[in-house]
Amino acid sequence: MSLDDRKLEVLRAIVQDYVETREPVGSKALVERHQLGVSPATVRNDMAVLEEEGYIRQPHTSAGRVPTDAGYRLFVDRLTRIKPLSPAERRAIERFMVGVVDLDDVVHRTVRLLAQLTRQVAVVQYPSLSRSAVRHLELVPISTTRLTLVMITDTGRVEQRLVEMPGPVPPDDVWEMRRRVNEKLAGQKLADTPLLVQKLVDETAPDRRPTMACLASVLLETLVERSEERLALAGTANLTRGGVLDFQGTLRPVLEALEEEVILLKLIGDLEPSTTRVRIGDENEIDNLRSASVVSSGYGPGATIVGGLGVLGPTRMDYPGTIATVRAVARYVGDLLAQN
Amino acid sequence: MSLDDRKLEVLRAIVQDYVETREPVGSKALVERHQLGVSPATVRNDMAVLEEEGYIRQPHTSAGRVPTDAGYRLFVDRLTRIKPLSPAERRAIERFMVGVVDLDDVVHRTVRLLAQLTRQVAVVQYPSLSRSAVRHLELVPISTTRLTLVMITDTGRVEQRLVEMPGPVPPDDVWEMRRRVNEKLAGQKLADTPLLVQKLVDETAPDRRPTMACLASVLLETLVERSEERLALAGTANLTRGGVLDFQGTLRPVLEALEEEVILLKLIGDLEPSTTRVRIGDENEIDNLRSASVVSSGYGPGATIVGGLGVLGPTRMDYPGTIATVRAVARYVGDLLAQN
DNA sequence: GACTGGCACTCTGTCTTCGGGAGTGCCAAC
DNA sequence: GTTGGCACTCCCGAAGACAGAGTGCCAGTC
Repeated sequence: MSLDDRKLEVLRAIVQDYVETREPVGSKALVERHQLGVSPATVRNDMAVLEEEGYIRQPHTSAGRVPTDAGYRLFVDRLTRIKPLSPAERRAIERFMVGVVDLDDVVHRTVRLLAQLTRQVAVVQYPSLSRSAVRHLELVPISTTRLTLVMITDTGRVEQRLVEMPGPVPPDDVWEMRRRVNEKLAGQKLADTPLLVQKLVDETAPDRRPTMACLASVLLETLVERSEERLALAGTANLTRGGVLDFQGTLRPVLEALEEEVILLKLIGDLEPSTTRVRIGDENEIDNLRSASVVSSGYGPGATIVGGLGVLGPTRMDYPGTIATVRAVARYVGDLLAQN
Repeated sequence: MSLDDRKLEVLRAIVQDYVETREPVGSKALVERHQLGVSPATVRNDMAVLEEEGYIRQPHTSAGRVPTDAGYRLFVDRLTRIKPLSPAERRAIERFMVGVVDLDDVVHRTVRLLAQLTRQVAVVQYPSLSRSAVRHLELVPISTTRLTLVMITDTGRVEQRLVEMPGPVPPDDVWEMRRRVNEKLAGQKLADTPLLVQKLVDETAPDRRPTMACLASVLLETLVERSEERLALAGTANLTRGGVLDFQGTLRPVLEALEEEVILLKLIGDLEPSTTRVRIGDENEIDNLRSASVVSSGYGPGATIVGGLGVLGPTRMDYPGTIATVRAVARYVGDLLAQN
């Protein structure tokens, strides 16, 4: 059995009221607050159907109704028109971002901005190395057998790593390595580097090969294989907004989940198309986040995507507003990156 | 009136029991659990004195006693012998730190280690720039008018900043600047650089001076004046351990405080002597942390101190254990830094 | 003078009881 | 298909009762 328009309208009303009041919503209150043009009894019938279909449920007999994950899903997919941002919000974004000095700065400001605008927990992933290209590699000697490898990417990330050499390396050799490494790798996508690095080693004169091999292994290990992702997080205090009720009693599981980079990356990190994505409750596939929803989006200069960002809040969140904000911020950050 | 030995012993017993049970402790339970050698009535008299002196208080009439901030203070200052770490903990530290690859890695592992061992919120400050020396400066051209300035310090930190030039700069000039900047600044304490940078500008040929001035201003502004401090945080989930009761009802204020870098720096960042410092409740001088205590310590290679680290928990925490752990970890990190 | 046992008193936390209120499901009528 | 009516269920808050824990004080003892 399919749902007619009025039933959908009832569902929308339930979601809206519940998000606003945090209390199960009954048939009478519903007809009073919305112009449904029918009586409470009729609404009750509709509710019975909606419940049977799994879109709403009763916390207990003789209580009002509450949307289920599926209900929110339907709401988001079919009953939501994205609100345009208010001018105030638009201004807030601009004001927040004026005068950024580097990538770190961009990321930190973005994450705070997101947390503040959505009043939820915000996560921003640094531009992923695997989607970046090498701009420059630098070798800085620390001692005769140690040097620091610094990589700068076209997305502005700077990564460094200590390289332990098998034996003393004269400055000239370092210099030469530096030249050759840059010649070979500068401008290349990181994803493409493994082969090039191997070639580099092969082309090295046998007497210097151990040293180069050593450098190469660090390059590969740290910059490609370990595929180092970084994150920024802000707004955890917003979790307490609903007075702990939002997350079935304890924040514990949520806070625990937020500490795991792997989990966060999974939440915001699958950057398929450039649309905003919403994951509701169980859809997150993480037990600790059963009662949380995540709105996320990829960002990047122009049409390409280099990283993800998003917010996490209770399933009972203002989806239209949150989606609009996340989308707007992602776009703004992308533009900012394009400028550099 | 001063406190005799038995009264101090009673206070210690109260603190210990309260920390363990989380419940106000009464006279009867006290004599049962500790060998005080006197009757409950006597203990009650002692308690009355301790209360008058402000070391303990009653949540309500006819409830047991709870230590006040002053009580914890006295406990920490005079009644605590630092427990040596258990071999298990010692091993945990070693195991956690094996195979670190760079500074980021050290800091992140340390903060997680601290959180795990103390079961509290941990904070680690990156080695402070102002206490570091320049090891190397690198200039990487991004376009004809832009370059990235990368600074590597002797503590392993790598900072970068975008420099916008007043006009196109030929590669040779960049090269020359790079050489001169390094010549002048390498090996210098960051605190000493401002004068040197100024000299550098003065000694530049007039036609190239605007460019150098531009670089100089970025150097000064970002690396010295803004004195960029960085932090890592872990273990916020541990705040929920006491079931929210620990922090008078809500975690909100605590979480909010933890979001403010400035506050965190203030908590762990005054690195005077190398001793471990304990701040209890109000001593933090931050309203939001009225019911929290902070145990912190400076760390650094050898006797010098380059940064701070610490943990934050409820005033009702295991001080001896926490102090021992923080101290041990700080020392360990210092040694690690000394090796590099 | 310090300690102790006894006792009356106070306060909390918990449990139970009890309506009021909100909301439902069902049914008969329109 | 919609509506008004009605009986039923269940939550929630208030009020009362009660056990338990702890205290302060006092008189007696060493």
